[in-house]
Amino acid sequence: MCRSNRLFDLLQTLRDGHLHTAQTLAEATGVSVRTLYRDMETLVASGVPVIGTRGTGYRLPPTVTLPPLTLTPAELEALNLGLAIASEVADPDLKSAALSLTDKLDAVLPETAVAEADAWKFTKNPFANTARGFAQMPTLRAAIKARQKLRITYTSKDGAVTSRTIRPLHMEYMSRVWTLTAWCEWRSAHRAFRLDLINTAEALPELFTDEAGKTLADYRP
Amino acid sequence: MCRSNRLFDLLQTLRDGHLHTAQTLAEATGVSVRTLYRDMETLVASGVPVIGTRGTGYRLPPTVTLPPLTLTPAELEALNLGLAIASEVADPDLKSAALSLTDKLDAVLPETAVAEADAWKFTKNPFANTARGFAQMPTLRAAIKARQKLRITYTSKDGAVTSRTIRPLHMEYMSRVWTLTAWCEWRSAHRAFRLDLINTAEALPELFTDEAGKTLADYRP
DNA sequence: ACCCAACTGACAGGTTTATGTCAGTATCAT
DNA sequence: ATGATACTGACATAAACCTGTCAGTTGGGT
Repeated sequence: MCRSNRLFDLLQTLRDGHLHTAQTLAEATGVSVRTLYRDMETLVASGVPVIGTRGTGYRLPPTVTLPPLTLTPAELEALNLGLAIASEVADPDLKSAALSLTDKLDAVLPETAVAEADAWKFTKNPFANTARGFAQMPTLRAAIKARQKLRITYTSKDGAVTSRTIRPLHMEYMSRVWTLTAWCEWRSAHRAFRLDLINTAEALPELFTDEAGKTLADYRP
Repeated sequence: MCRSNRLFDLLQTLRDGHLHTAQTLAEATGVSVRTLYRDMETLVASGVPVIGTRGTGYRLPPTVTLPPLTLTPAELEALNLGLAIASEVADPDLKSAALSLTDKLDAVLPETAVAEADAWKFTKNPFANTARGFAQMPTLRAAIKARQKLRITYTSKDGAVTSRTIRPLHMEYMSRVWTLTAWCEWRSAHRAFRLDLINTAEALPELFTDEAGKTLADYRP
């Protein structure tokens, strides 16, 4: 399995929020412990907020990852104004959140040169072909909303191309990769599909409803 | 020069907004024309909005680009609150900017299939409602943490206002709407409450513990 | 004090990736 | 129509990267 797929798998595993030791993760991904430490280094360098504690293991705190956004200057202004107001709010938790977010934006905004330079750090790591698969996004999003089944062709990890009918449930930008969570009717199980590995996606006329065991809430990664 | 540095240089060159031919850029970066085309492919795949026109050259339109950001749930809260307020308070220009930015965020944040047409109906004026729901957030969040029962008054879909005691379990942003999942002691069932429809929320001195059938894990929407 | 597990550095060999060359197609402006 | 220039594919070679092994250090929890 190539490295980027392994990193993706690591993220999927860590997403449960539980504790994982390097030993465990290394065995799960079929790789030496040394390499796993290097992978963790790569994840951290890519901005994934994974936390390693000596003597305990790795844990991934719950976070939301925003993809790169392009803003107009006016939108930027609105953003800053809104955060400025939010940081005046009485609630200390919310206030400090607003302040830390303002810091993050400040760190990212004023000097675009720096931001771009950082952006390339992880492009050097071949982790994300984030933009591939964008073409399918409107189709997928519409199908999720309309609760419409999809027929997709997908390149799996071993390189095999498969065709399957799925019930799209949830689409998310998860740590540098767009992911579609769905119920796969072929495998009769939940699956997380990487958008950049979806070759074609066709909305079927067939609709679906929530069935016990097949909803998003039933998904346990 | 390594590839990532070269890509960075290309961006710096393109930043002037002028027209550049592949030939020129290739010479400037000391690389073959074929490789330059590959570099452009990489840039586009990384989300850079560079535009190539056959017969003319490459041009980069001026935009402000945010790199991928990792937000904590609290920061996401602050962001939404800030924009909700900004879109109510500010002048028309800023207001429409705040609205369009909110749209962009909506397009990008995790979406769940649970979003019904109902959720869209009320979004005629979504931001006032969003901001309204935020007022309760500190109370709700604190109650979830402290495992403290709540007494809320709630406007249900048919417009009826009810008052009930609930065990708050989980709060999350579900496709434009903040939702509080709880065990409702009045209905003796799990319920998902929209924050913007909670009129009042009062923490009761009474605590609760996990009971079979009443935990978050037992919830099946 | 002890164990556990996260970390770090070095190095050799294997694998992947990047690059240039060549040949050809597509599309815009004039 | 023509010229200019963006694009695409194939393929061999060179460069960069990834990996396992080994040997060691650091810090947290008990």
